[in-house]
Amino acid sequence: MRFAEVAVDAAVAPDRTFSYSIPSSLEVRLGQVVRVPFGRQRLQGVVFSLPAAPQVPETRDILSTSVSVPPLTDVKLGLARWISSYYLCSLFDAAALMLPPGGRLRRSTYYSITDPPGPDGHALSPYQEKVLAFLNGRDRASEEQVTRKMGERAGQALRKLVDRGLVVRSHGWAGTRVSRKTRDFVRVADAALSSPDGLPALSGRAERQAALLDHLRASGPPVLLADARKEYGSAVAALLDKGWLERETVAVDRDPLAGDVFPPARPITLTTAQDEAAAAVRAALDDASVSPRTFLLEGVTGSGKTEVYLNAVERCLALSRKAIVMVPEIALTRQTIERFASRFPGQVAVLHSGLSAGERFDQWWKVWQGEYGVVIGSRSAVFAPQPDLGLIIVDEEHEWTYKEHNASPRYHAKAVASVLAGLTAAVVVLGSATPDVVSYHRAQRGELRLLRLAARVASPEDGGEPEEQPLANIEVVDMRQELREGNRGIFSRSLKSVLGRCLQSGDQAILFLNRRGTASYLQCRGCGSTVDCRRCDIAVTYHEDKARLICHHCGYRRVPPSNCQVCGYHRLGYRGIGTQSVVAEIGRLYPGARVLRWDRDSVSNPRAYEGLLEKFRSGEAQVLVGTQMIAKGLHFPAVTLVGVVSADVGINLPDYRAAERAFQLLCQVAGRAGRGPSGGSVVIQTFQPDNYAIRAAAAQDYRRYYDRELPHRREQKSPPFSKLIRLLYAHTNRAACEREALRVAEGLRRERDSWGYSDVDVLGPMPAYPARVRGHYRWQLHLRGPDPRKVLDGRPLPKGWSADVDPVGLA
DNA sequence: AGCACGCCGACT
DNA sequence: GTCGGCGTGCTC
Repeated sequence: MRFAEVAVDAAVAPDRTFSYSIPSSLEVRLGQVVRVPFGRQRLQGVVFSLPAAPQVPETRDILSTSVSVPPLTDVKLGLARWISSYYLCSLFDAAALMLPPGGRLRRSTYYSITDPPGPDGHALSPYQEKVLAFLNGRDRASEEQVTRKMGERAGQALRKLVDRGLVVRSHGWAGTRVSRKTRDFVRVADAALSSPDGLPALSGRAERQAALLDHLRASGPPVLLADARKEYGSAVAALLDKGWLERETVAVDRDPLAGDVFPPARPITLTTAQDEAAAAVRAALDDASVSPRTFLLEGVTGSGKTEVYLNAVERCLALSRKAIVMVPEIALTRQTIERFASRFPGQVAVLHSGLSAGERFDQWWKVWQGEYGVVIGSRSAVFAPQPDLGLIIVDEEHEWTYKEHNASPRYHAKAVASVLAGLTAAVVVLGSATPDVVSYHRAQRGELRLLRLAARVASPEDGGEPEEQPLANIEVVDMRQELREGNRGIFSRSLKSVLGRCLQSGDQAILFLNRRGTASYLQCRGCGSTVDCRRCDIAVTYHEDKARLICHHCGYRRVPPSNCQVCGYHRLGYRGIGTQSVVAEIGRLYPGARVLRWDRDSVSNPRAYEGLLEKFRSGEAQVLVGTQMIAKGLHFPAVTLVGVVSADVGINLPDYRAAERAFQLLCQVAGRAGRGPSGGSVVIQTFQPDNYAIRAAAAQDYRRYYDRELPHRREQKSPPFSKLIRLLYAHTNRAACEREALRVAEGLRRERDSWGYSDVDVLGPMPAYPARVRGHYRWQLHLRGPDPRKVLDGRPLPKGWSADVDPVGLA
């Protein structure tokens, strides 16, 4: 008898597998996806080992193996093991990240009306009646379908209806139903062509059949069956029946880059600094004994980090190994892809959330087959099935988008990349103008090697040879002083004058603001209460163009109330500023200026995004007003002014990384100015001109920021001097939520004390921010220490809790 | 996700 | 005494 240790798709402790016997009829390999009996259910599982003996005396048989999913490699199994224990998720959840699109089956619950109608007991609530009416219209509906249409509380209503016998529940597996796409073609059958007297005669009346045959013989490439049917109708079927036509099924490759032409680009001559950095990476690629194998490439915007990446990728490919290049989601524009695709024609695959399910499926499988030297993508690209991986590049490594924060496992792609590189002897290059403090600290300690590109050079798309460029002139404006001198407007006098000059001389300007909407929130001038979202307990934002208040968390929208609903006092004031009010102010000051607004509201899809970019690049618009999105890696040579309307937003949030985030954003924004030959200026407006993050950003001095930040972190026992785990509990009942949070915090403190883990702090519990999302109250607590995980000790979390290891932001 | 087990209140 | 509420833990 042979046995397998299987990670099952159930809520079990991290690292936990179950022993199954392998029936002699089945060929089971390591890493294979299988179906197994589990209790009374049948679940998907992944084979993690093939031991000689099971963990328990009694085992059940594996039911079947999956034919549509390739086995995970040893490397991927090792990576899944690490993710499971580090991020506190089930081994299956970790392994599922590495399966092909559609490889994981999702359980879903279906509901349908009882037939015959169940006993009619008590009266139903109007809402329950509506849910019932919704189900009445269809055969069966999944719980997701119902909640999408009827709202979050449909789940409860459905359970009530099941209890009353009016609705029955069933379970099924919802595949993502994505697979190879094929198209049917028709062509003239070989038999018909090779018959001695040419094509068989058709009866005189079969004109359409004759015409079809003529058409097919005349046209070179095969004709789509659907097109032929459209044109010739039933003649197609008739000829197929007679055997004169043959149907041919051809797989279609859904390629996201299909049809795009990338002008081939040759390697440019690297500057001395670039070549030194690239040489260090190449040396590690050439020799597996070089250590450390992770590099932190520090270089300001425009210093040519991408050329170093390209050079490293080139060497990696020359060694017949493959590469993964990660970029933040927002930077996955044509520009970035073009740089790589031009340099490595036909060798570049893309994998990110913007692809259609079909494109993702086809790209994944072609990568798996080893067809691409480079995979370029966002966070999840770290799991691309790139065989013989030699190099992983993480561009803008400080970006928070590399951390998954919505779904479990809440992994950080950078950490995953470093473990994956360890398993494959690959080289990692982390690049940033403003490195993550934790990364920089690791470099200081020699855990990774620091490479620096000090100067700015003209990038190839600006034209010309690499040459050093000056940084922009940066001015910090004290808005308190503006107020004292009677200027209550959005723009300081300084920004007004620079903007005026910029517009007059026909240059372009970017105005940056870290918030959407016209006003950030509505506040009562009497009692001070704000207009909050009904479900999320955060202030809703006013959007002038829609004349609505919109919750930025759940999308809830409402008409602004005319008076305060808490105190009855009539006047509500608009507080704060948004991109819309900046646009309005520019219109007032400079009538006729062509202004573009760019934020998540005006740019909800990639196509609109590219369009807006193009409008600005072509010079059609002169001023671009936007939120943080415009801070990310875009090149606009004609921009000579960058104005930060308010640098203060977010700087005082209760988050140990608030200053780091402010510094990074301001540096990036400032880097947008003066990339062209004419140089440029940056105006930063702030109410806290002495804040160290703002000052260091104005000086474009990373070391200055880092040297101030590190003592704070040490003092606060924040990373890199500790590790954090956030535990979050969500519940619809406020009191129950708080009670449970207190109970678990108490339990964890007792657990910690009983083991004597005095170096672990249990912080909280406290309400999470926002305190309520989609009708669920949220409480959280933090574990802090060198190894806070040990308090949780491999057990699954209590029901309803989720863990976030190395959490990012307030979420 | 189900189902068994088990520990406290209502009741034939 | 028992029946049954659902809170807790297990499923190879």
